[in-house]
Parts: sequence; structure tokens; C-alpha cells
Amino acid sequence: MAKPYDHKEIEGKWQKFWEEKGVYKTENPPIGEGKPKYYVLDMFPYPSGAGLHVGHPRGYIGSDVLSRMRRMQGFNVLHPMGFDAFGLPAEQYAIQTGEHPSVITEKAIDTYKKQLEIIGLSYDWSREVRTIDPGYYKWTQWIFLKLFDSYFDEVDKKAKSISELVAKFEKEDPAWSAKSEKEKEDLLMNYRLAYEGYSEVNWCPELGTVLANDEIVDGGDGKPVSERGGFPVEKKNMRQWFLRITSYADRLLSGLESIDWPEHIKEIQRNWIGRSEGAEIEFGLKDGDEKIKVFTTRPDTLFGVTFVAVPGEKERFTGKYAINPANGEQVPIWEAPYVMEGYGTGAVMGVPAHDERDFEFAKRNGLYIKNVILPNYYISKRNESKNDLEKEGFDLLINKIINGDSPYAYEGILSNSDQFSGLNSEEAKQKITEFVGGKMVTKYKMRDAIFARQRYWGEPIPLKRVGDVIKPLSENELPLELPNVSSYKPAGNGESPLAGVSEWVEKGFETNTMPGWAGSSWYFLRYMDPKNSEAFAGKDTVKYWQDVDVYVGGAEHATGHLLYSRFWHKFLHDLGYVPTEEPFKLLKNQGLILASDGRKMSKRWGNVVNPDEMVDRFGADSFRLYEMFIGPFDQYTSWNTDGLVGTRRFLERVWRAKERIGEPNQEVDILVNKTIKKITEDIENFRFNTSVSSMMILVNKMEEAPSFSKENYLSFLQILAPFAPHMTEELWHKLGETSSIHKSNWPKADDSKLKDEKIKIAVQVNGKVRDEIEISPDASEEDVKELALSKNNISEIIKDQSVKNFIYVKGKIVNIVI
RNA sequence: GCCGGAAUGGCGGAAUUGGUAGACGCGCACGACUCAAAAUCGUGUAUCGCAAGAUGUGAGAGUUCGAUUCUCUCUUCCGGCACCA
Repeated sequence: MAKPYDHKEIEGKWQKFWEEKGVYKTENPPIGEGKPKYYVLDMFPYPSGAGLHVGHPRGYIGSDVLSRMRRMQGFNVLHPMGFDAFGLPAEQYAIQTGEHPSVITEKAIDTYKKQLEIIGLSYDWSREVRTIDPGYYKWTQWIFLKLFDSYFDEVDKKAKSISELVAKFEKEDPAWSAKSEKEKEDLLMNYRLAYEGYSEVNWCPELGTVLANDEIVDGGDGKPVSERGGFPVEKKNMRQWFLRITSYADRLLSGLESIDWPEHIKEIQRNWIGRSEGAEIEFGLKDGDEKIKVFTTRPDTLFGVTFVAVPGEKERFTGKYAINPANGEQVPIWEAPYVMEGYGTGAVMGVPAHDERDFEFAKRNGLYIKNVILPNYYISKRNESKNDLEKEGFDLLINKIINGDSPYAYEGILSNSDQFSGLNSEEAKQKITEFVGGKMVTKYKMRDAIFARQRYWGEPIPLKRVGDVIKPLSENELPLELPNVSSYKPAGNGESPLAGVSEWVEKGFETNTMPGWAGSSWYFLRYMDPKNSEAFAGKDTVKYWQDVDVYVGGAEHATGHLLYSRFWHKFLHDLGYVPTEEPFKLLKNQGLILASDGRKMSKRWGNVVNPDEMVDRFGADSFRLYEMFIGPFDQYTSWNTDGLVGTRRFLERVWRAKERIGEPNQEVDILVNKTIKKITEDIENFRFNTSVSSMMILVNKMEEAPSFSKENYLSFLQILAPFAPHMTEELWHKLGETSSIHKSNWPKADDSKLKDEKIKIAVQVNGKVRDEIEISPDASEEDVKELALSKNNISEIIKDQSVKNFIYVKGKIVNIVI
């Protein structure tokens, strides 16, 4: 009797073997150069004290399966892991306990690493990166300095060195050389891609920090609170550092066309960038020379303006009037809360007849509503309608006209403006804007990114105040290391704890630190060459690895990390440091695994399932297999520990099947080849769940057969190896192989064995299945017809009725219509 | 409100240029082995029906010889954005 499958005996042994032999070590050129490169990346985790639950590794296992297959297929695979380690949770914990955040963070990293290691993921740990290492954040600071030292050239639509701008000023602006250094610096600050400014921010007094919009949630009573802790959030005007991401808005938008990402993620980014095209038009005031500039996407409705709205706390008439430049009409200027300070020009022209919000506002405040696009004819006809049906008909038509879908637009009244009659909507927008001396512009919802936190646990910003100007540190002063402080608690007045370090302040260093997303915006480049002290990564190395072929992670980073990384990458590309315009060619999101109660796994609900316990009980291979089998990779699903029993049983059957190696069996041989083909395609397309099921079918077949060839069994082990790396390695060696199965060549399906000699197809009568016939896939329609009609079940149904139609879809189905 | 995505047995899910719905696994039932239990193995398992058969992929319509798959209308659930002019 063969030894039973004991995962505890096997898994540790092979993990040690792989490490000692460096099986997953990835070589840079020139050693790695002969093979095509393939970069599979997981979103690196922020290690929290709680450790991993069974939902987390799903993505890691999927990317690991792909990496392992690609390696066996002969690619030079880069598959690294690291840790995103600056951030609020560790700092909050440090404030409570007084322990240094780095101690807390390192403990959490150790826990994560151990948890990841026992799953048997094929990372090259020699390339591990941690954002908190000074050797790492030296380069985060270096990129910041490059941003500080660059501006965006609006003509070439790319970043260039600020020295080029200075040269331009020197040449073109005679006043430049007369300016003081401070004046020059203040002017340049308007162009730098990293710049100092003031901004109304979301200030959380309790946390003592500024929060991004996505770090704020509704407290329930309509008032905003922090996502972490649920503390009140208020608006405050504060000094900040910004990154000019808005310069890249257009490229961030158009770049989406060139990458293979889930459509919903692209849509979220498009939405976030929020491009809209319109016109800026100036309204004069009735009294005085002042002007109000409005932004509108519908300049064609300019003749219908009946008020102008500016931002305000409540709806209120200002007592002033503006002049409509199109027709000279006086319109009242109102304050309205729906007008937003930060968007467009901060003022809106009110056209109640053609804008829903303007309409509501006008109705509430008794303002005039003037229709300029819709011919009066249709309105009066609608009001004369005899019944609801007719009324609806007119409403439909009127809506069409308003939306510009109808050729009738502009044919009717346009006050004082017969010249614009008959134009379509696009022409009218152009012509009317031109007529009043406005200009067509493109606006974005997206704001520049605030790049400063009044916190301790982040990368120091490498700038210092010298006299009254801000100077960048030089490259050889990097890294600017984070000093020790006596208290991690923010002062509460908006100053960072660094403002309390006298040495720091005396040297004039910036006291703000970088936000959590700084280190994660470029980490994938560091993996290429993690030990390099001369550059963020060697030039040749970056040229070799290019970009990430497959990026796997959660969908929750759609507007944060995934947007910032693209921005930084485009910037580095402009400066010639990276060869590609986009960092991540293909993105795959893994779906959440919910607890069996249908809720998210959380301490709060007490429904967390720990992967360590699952690995201990069932083994890493069973665990991996189950996580892949549980459902479509990108879909939400719920955990069920009972289901893990199934994949464990499957592995035990694979184990026992070894005893049945012997005489070849043709059916097994054919199925092995079909399965090789299917698994190869499934893994490429992230269809891991059907891969597992097809291997189960194969084992079922192997058990049915009296025996099968060793060759078939070995091929099967190879395609199972990415999913169950430990057990397949054990069996591989038991069968006499001496080097790792993970270094073996991925099997190829033999085309000649993929085709069945006989197939069963259904015979339908009038669309209902009545019988089944066995035929050769190449059988002619005549033969199939004869066979089908000769079946008793069929002839009984047909009896003496005539066959109206006979349909045979080759190799698929027969349908007889009577 | 707008924009995405989804809906199939008791459960996770399978099935795509439209072609036998429910693969595979879990669970459950019965049987074998066992003094017994666990493990393992075998058989069965959409619904109604003794059966023949009928019905069935969120609801309703349509196209088709044939629809889980395509079109239209609607319902529910999940996610994103939300006075963006």
C-alpha cells in the first residue's frame, strides 16, 4: 500500500528546496536576456496588524498560477512582491502606544510575509521592496525633485525641465531679469509640476490631518466624517504641496484607449477626469466696468439667459445686473449654492428653459423662463393636446428637439438673432460663441492632487527654505531621512510633528510629509532593479523589462493608485526615464471573497477565516486550488470551508492515481491532450475555475481506465503544477525526475489527438430533443439524415407527416421540422 | 438622477460566432466496507408526475427551425459618480 498524501510532510520540504535552488530567482540582462520577458505584478499590500484573511490571497494565487505557467513556457518572468508601508493606520497605532511606527510596521510585514510564504507563491523575494526603506524612498524623493524641476509645455503637451522655461523668459520677457529671486521663484511656482499653494481642504481636527475626498464618508446626518474613525471633517484653508496632474488630464484620458483594462475601471477614470467641452463667455455688469466670466457647455442657448448665478450659501438676489452680450438684455445676478467655486469659471449663466437645475432655480425664485430653441409652434400645439397620448407624443418630439436630435432645432425663434436660425447644435455653439467674443475651452472635473500630509509617518519632502525662497535638495543629499520625534501626535494646529523637531526646522526643511500614495506610484519600476543605488533602476534594465504585462489587484484603487501611477509614469516617460507611455498594459481585478454569511470578512462581524488555519488543515495546494475553483476570478463570491474538502479529495485522488501507471490507454491519452489545450487557454484568460474542473474530469477518467501511461501522468502533473506546486513536485521526483517540475517545459497538446472519431449529437423534432445519434464528425448531411430518420423514437413521432425542413449543423445538432 | 455590472438547482458555479441547460465541486439520500464510527468506494440528486410526459436559466414581449446566449420593455441586487454648468 502506497503512502497516503500528507501535505505537512511535503510542503515545507519543497519550499526549502525552491529557495535553496533559487528556482524562482529572476535574472536581469545579460543573463536573462535570451528569453522573452514577462512581468506579472500583484498590487503590493499595506500590511495591517490584522494579517491576511482568505480573501486576500485570491489575486496572488491567480497571478502566481499565470507566472508559473509562463515560466514553464520559457519566459523570463518577473514576479515580485513588496510592501506599501507608510500610512495612517501604523501612525494612529503609534500615537496610542508610543511605539515607533517602523517597529509596528515591520511586525506587520513579518506576519504578512509568513502568511504569503506558506501558500507557496513563486515570488523572487530577493527583489522585495519596502516603501519605508531610505534606500527606496530616496528615489521617491528623487522623482518629487524631478516634478519640482519640471513644467508642462502646453504646445508639445509634455513635461520639460524648468530651466527651458527660464531660458524662454530670459529671451522673451525683458522684465524677467529685473525681477528679484523671490519674484522669479513665485512666478515659476505657477508652472512647476510640484508646487506650493493654498487650498481649502478637508480638515479633520481629531486626526489632525487633511483628508482626500475618498477618505471621507457621510456621517449619516449628511455631515462629512473621516472614513477612519468617523471623526468630523471641516473645510480649512491651508498651505499645501500640489502635483499638477491636471496638465496630464487629456493624456490620462486618451491613454485609456491603448490599454487592456476592465471597462468599468476605465469608465471610473473617465468619469473622475470629467472632461467637458464648452465656451467661456464674458458678461458685463450694468454698473461699472467689471465683468463676469461664465463657463457653459451650451453656448447655443445664450439668447435664453434670464439670470447669472455665482456661488453662495443660500439663494439670494445680489441686487446687481449683468448684460447678456448676445442681445444686450439686463439679467439679475443671483447667489446660488449649486454653483461651485472650483469648477469652470465659478459662475453660471442661467438658462431655465434648457437646463434642469436652472429651471428648478428659476421656478423657486420666480425668474423668467425664456425658450430660445424650441419653436413656439410645438409648445402651443402640445398645450392644445386633446388627450394624454397626444401630449406624450409632443413631449417626445420636444425632448428630441431640446437634445438637438431634430433638424427642427433653431428654425423658430431666437430673439434678435435670425442669423442663427436653422443651424444645427454644433454650428450654433461655434457661431454664437464667436458672435459674443467668447472662446471654446475644455474643462476637467479633476483637481490637482494635494501632495502633503501634516503627519509624521511619510516620506519627507526634500525641500528647504533658504531665506525667503524654497530650494530643492541636491541629489547627493538624498535620501532625506525621517528624523525621530518625541511624539507622533500632530500638533492639532495643522502642523506636522516634524515642526516640533528643532534641528529639522532650523535647517529649513519642509515639515509636511508625502501622502500614502507617493511610494506606491512607482514601486513596480523598482522591482526591476531593487538594489541600484545610482538610479531608481538601471537604464538597460528598464529598457529590458519595459512595463507590466499583467497587473492584478482589487478594483478599489480605480481612482487613486491606478491614476497616480499612470500620471507619474507619463511624467517619467516625458523625461526619457521609462520607454512606455503606460505602466500597466493589462489589468485584472480579483473579486472579493465574502464570508459565508454574505458580508465582508471583518473582525467586526467575527466572520474572518484565516488562511494559515486552512493551510494547516488542508494544505497549501488544496487551499490554492479551492481559491481558484471557487468561481470566476473577477467575480464576488462567498467562502465555504466545506468546499475545500472537495479540492483536498481531488488531490488525494491524483496522489493515488500514480499507482495506476502502466499500459497506455487511448481515451486517457486523448483527454490529457485536450486538457493541456484547455488549461493553457484558460490560464491565459484568467479562467482558473474551469481549469480546475477540467482537471477533475481528467482524474475521473483516469480512475475509470484500467491504467494509463507514465507519460500521460507526467504531463498531467505539469499542468497541475501551477495550481498545486508542492504535491506535483513531490510526485514528479518520486517518478524519477531530479530537477524541479517548475523548471520543466510546459507540455504541448498533440493536435492529432484532439479530434474524436465518433461524436454524439442530439436529434430534435420541432426544437425538442427526442433522441441521440452517434456519427463521425465528418459525416455527410445525407448520412446523418438517413440515420436520424431511421431512429425508432423519431419515426414514431413523425409517423406519416411530411418533413418540412431538415437542419443539420455539422457536429452540433439535428433538427427536424414537421 | 446618471454611468457600469449582475440575476441559472439546497449552495459555489458550467455552458459564446445562437445548437442536448445544470459540467465540475459541495451538500443531501441510499448502498458497500466496518463490531461501530471516520475515511474511502458505488448509485442517485432541477421541478411536477407512479409513469408516459410536461415545465424550467429574474418578469414580459420579439427575432429564429432552435434563445441562458441576440433585440425591446420592466423588476431586483451590487459597484461607481453625484448640484461639474
